[in-house]
Amino acid sequence: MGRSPCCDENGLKKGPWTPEEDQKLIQCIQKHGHGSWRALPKLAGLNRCGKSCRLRWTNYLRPDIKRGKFSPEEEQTILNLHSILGNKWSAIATHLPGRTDNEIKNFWNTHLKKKLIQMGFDPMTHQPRTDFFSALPQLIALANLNELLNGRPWDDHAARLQADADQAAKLQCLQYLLQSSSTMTTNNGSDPSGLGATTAAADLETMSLLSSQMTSPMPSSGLQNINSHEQVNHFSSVLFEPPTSQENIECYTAAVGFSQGENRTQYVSPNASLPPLADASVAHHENACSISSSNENETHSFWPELFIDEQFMAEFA
DNA sequence: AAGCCACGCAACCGCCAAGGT
DNA sequence: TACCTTGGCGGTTGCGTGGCT
Repeated sequence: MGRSPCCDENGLKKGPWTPEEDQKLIQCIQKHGHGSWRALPKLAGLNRCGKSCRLRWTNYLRPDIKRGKFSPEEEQTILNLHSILGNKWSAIATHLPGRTDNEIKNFWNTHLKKKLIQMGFDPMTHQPRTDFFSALPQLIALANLNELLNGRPWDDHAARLQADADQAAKLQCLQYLLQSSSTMTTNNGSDPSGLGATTAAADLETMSLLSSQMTSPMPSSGLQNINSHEQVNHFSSVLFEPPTSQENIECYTAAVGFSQGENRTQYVSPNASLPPLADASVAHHENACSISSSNENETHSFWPELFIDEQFMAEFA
């Protein structure tokens, strides 16, 4: 494991440590402590540099190191702290007794980072990753332009973008629900191994995490059993209250329509100038879907194949 | 059985900050 | 003030291993 052994220009050994070297290091530190890492190798009779000794001790040999898999609680702690501290592994490690910064860093890079990406979150910002978010700078620029044209205060737009962020988290949440529901439906009756139960448990953790990204998290009591499209529908209605007033709709640059039985999410992007949506319905075509709606004045609106893309940008502008 | 590949993780590298001279 | 030493940190590397074909 680790890098291949080699010697640097000083003739000091590198690469994996042998049990004999470990023993020498442990005995030396137990006897003398590690006042000076530079002096320690000579004292211990090791042909290693002090830095290598320090690393081996702090990351592997220290007696208070906890080894083994990270618990769900530790995982949640890492996620929470990383969202606040970023890649400050040593700072994160101080909140996880027995875990080293190196171990946490490895766990992040091999597990948590991928998990967040799979869930559609940016692992650095912990915010939902969508085309909408990659276009956020442009949106801000557009909002600024709009402010200049309309004389609206910036705070309004900032609040709106904040609402969008929350809404996008909800979209991610629903998407995950759709995927989970689809998977579990497939597993129903054909999963004697009980794998479905494991999946459900993991989903609950994931949903809790997703919910924590929202300014108004979904009720935790709803996270007990998610096993049918009916329940997905229920959650979609919980997450996406229909806009009911002009004031409300201005906070909704994205609403969602969900068609039962289709593992697909559609996005409607009501322009702020449009009246509230009423009775939005989804129609499926051969290679696309469309969304239609009537407003209070019975004006029919129609969005063919709408996702958050250039078309959304155009509407936003 | 053999080859390939992806993953996990120990360990190295380079940079930086703090402290000493 | 400038330079040097040392320890610490985050990023990266690459070997060992297990699963898959």
